[in-house]
Amino acid sequence: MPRPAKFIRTEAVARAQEVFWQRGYHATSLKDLETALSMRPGSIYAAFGSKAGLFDEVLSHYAEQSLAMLRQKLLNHPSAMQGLREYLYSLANLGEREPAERACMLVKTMLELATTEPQLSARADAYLAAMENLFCEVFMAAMQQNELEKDADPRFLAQQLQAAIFGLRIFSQRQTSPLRVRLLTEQIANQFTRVDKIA
Amino acid sequence: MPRPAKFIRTEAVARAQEVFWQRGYHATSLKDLETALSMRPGSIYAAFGSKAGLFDEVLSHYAEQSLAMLRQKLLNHPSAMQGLREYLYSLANLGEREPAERACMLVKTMLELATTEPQLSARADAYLAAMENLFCEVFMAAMQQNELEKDADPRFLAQQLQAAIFGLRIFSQRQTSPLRVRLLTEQIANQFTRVDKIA
DNA sequence: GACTTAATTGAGCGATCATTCAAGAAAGGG
DNA sequence: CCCTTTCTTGAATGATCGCTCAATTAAGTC
Repeated sequence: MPRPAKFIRTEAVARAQEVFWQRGYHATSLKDLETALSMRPGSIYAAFGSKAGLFDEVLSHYAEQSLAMLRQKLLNHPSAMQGLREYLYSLANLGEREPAERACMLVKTMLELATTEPQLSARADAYLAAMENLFCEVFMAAMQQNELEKDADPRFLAQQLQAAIFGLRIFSQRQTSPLRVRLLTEQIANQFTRVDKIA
Repeated sequence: MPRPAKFIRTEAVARAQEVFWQRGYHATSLKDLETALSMRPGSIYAAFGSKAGLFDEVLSHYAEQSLAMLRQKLLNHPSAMQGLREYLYSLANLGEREPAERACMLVKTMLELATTEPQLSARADAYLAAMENLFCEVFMAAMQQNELEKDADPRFLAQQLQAAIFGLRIFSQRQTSPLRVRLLTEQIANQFTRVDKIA
C-alpha cells in the first residue's frame, strides 16, 4: 500500500460546496477551487475528473445533506404535522444567513444550468423530485394519523408546499428585514399544518 | 448630421434579453451577443459600454416590460381582485414555455449575481421591490372596493403573493407536466382572490 | 461630388479559462 | 534502505474571455 491521499475527500467536497453555492457554477474558476481546497489542479483532476465532476459530487452531497435534514425533522417526530411544522420553523431565520446561501443550491443550479449544462440541471431537478416525494410521504402519514382530511391529495399538497418553500427562500434573498421572512414562514407553516384541517 | 446608427436599439436589447435570459450572465459570451445582435464587438461597446452595461439595459427593459404587463392586467380592470385573478391566470401555462424562460429573469439575476456582481443583483432586487409595491396597491384598491376585509394587511399580502409567484415559476422550471403547473396556479389564484374573503 | 462626422469593422490585446502531463515527492512493504 | 506505487506538483497547453482601436465605410451637408 503506497502513498495515501493527503486530502480528505468529504472536506474538499464541503469546501467546494461553499464556493459553488456562493458563486454559482460558471463564475467559479478552477483557481477559486484550488484556493478553497488547497489543492493543485493536477490533484483536483486526479480526484474528481473535471470541474463538472466535482460540481456533480458537490450537488449529490448537498442533496443528501438536505434530504437527511428533512428526514430527521419530518419522520423522526411522532406527529407528521408537528414534524413538518418544525422543519418549516427551521427556515424562519433564513433572513439572517449569508445572502448567497439563502436560496436552495438545487434551485440555483436548476436555474443557472438549464440551458448551458442540462445534465447537471436535470440532476438538481431529480433531487428536488426526491424532496417532493418526502413531503408527499409526510402528508400521507398525516392522513393515517387523522391529522389531515381523508380526501386530501398528498401529492398536490407536497407540490404546493415545495413551491411555497421555493418562494420563501427566493424571497429571503431579497434585501428585506429578517422579520418579514419570519412572518412569511409563519404563514406558510399555518397554511400547511393548521389544526382546523383535521377532519 | 452624419451617418445614423444602422441597428435599432430596442431590437438589439430584445435579442440580448433572449440570450441573457436563457444562458444567464456569466455563461453568455460576447461572441454569443455578437451573433444574436449581428453586431461586431466595436459597435456593441460603442453602444452599450460593456457587457455589464448591456445587461443592465436588458434588465431595465425586462423590468419595465414586466411592470407594464402587471399594470395592464391589474389596474385597468374595474375590480382589483378580478384583475389580479387574470394576471395569475396568465401564468397558468408557464409549463408550456421554453424551459429557460419559465423563471423570472429578475429572480435568476438576483440569484446568479448575488456574490459576483452585487450591483446588478441589487438592481434586480429593486425591480422586484417595485413589483411588490404594485401588488400592494392592488390589495389596497381591493380593500377600498370592499373586496377584502378592512383589517387586511396589504403589504404582507403583497409579499405573500410575490413569494407564491416566485415559487410557482420555480416549480414550473421542474420537469413536471404543464397540468401540475396549472393546478398550482389555480390554487394560488383561489388563495389570494377567493370571494369568501369579502367582509 | 468633395467634405464632415459618426458608425462599423475585425484583427489583435493581455488575461484568464479548463485541462494536461512529465517530473518529483512521499509513504508502506520487503 | 531500496523498491514500488500512488499522489502531488506546477509549468505549459490551446482556447476563449472581455475589450480596444486604427482603419474603413457610409450617410448628410454644402
